[in-house]
Amino acid sequence: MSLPHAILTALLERPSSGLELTRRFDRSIGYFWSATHQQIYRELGRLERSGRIRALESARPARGRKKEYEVLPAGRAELTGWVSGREDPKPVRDPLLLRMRAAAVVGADGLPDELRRHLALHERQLAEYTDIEARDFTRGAEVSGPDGPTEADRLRHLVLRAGIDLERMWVEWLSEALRETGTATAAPAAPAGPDGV
Amino acid sequence: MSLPHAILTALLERPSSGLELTRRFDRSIGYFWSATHQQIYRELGRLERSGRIRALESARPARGRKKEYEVLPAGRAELTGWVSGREDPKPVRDPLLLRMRAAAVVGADGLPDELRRHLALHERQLAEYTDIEARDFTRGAEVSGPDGPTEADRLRHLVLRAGIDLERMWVEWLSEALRETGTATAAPAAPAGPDGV
DNA sequence: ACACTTTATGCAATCAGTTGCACAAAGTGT
DNA sequence: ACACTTTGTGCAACTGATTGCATAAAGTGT
Repeated sequence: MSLPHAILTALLERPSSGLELTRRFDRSIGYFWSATHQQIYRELGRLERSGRIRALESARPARGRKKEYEVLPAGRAELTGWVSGREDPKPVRDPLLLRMRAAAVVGADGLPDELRRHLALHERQLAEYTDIEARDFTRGAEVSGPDGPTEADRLRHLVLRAGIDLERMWVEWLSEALRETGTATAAPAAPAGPDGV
Repeated sequence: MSLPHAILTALLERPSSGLELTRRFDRSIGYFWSATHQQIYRELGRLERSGRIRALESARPARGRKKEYEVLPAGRAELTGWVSGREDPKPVRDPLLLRMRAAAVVGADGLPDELRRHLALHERQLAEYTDIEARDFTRGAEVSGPDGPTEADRLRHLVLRAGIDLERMWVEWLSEALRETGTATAAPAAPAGPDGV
């Protein structure tokens, strides 16, 4: 149930049309809650019908005509309530880890290649995040006013750092996994003595 | 599309009934792919109909009668194919991060409490994982034969360590987030000079 | 014998997310 | 004038996951 809230947040930051939202989801917000344009349009329709957002009057509604939305008080209230509520972290669901577990049973054929591929993807994502950090969250970047970062700046930076920490974790773990499985399949390590070091 | 493969893996490790599977999913496998008993029963039905598993003959089929399944060659082949295939990591979808982003817009009221709550949950999960590691993956534990850990042991250990690394990352990030938002709401930090260190 | 609890299996409805496609307007090249 | 591309909006069908409920057998206490 997070998509409507993601959209409300984005619209509060700046009123947008469906396509603009879609593009913004491909960048900032979508890093933590991705959505396709179809999902977004459907949700915009629901939010409008339930009185949480409304279309700016400018354009008469017609297919293919740009339609911008803004958040109504009911929408802001809804979002505030959601932020201050409770929601448990969902259990991890990771197909790669599952596949490694299956590989322990049916054999790890071709797994190192897949690990390398994932490593490259996570390295790329990490680089993207650190670029954003360097651009938006270093001393002197435009988001920092003369009084230093605002509360909002600090929160946004924290969110970005969660992404960075997460990607770094995967990069490190995948590197270690490659060290262990890569060498193992290529040349089985000489087993240590039964009770030795 | 991972649930059937998770079930096949579990059944290869040991033939089980639906309820036994459900319990095993609450422990090992479910740490990385959780599932309810309803999902599992439905999937067992599908897997049986498609000839990937079969019920052990012993018990005649009846509601409330235990029914054990074992994997057929077609099931093992299916699993092998899945393991050696490619599958991109899914983009992150984390409601907590989204809520922090929303908090940057509508205010972070009550957020520190929620962060503390999540911190406690992740610390608990981390402790659970490290317990398992101490029990199953230290020199001398029963899974290690006289020749040291097998390839399968090493893979399973890697999967567990991914869980450990992940939880550790959250514990550290949440601690840092609390340090920043906790103090920030209580007493705004004195801003550094505009161009200072 | 009876009610109560535990173990076990399963259906049906719903919901969120994904995929595939269609439609409309405006701009671009020839 | 015409075809082609880009921008923008949207529906419909499907799939996977969740929630709520129903059923059946076996064990337990009185």
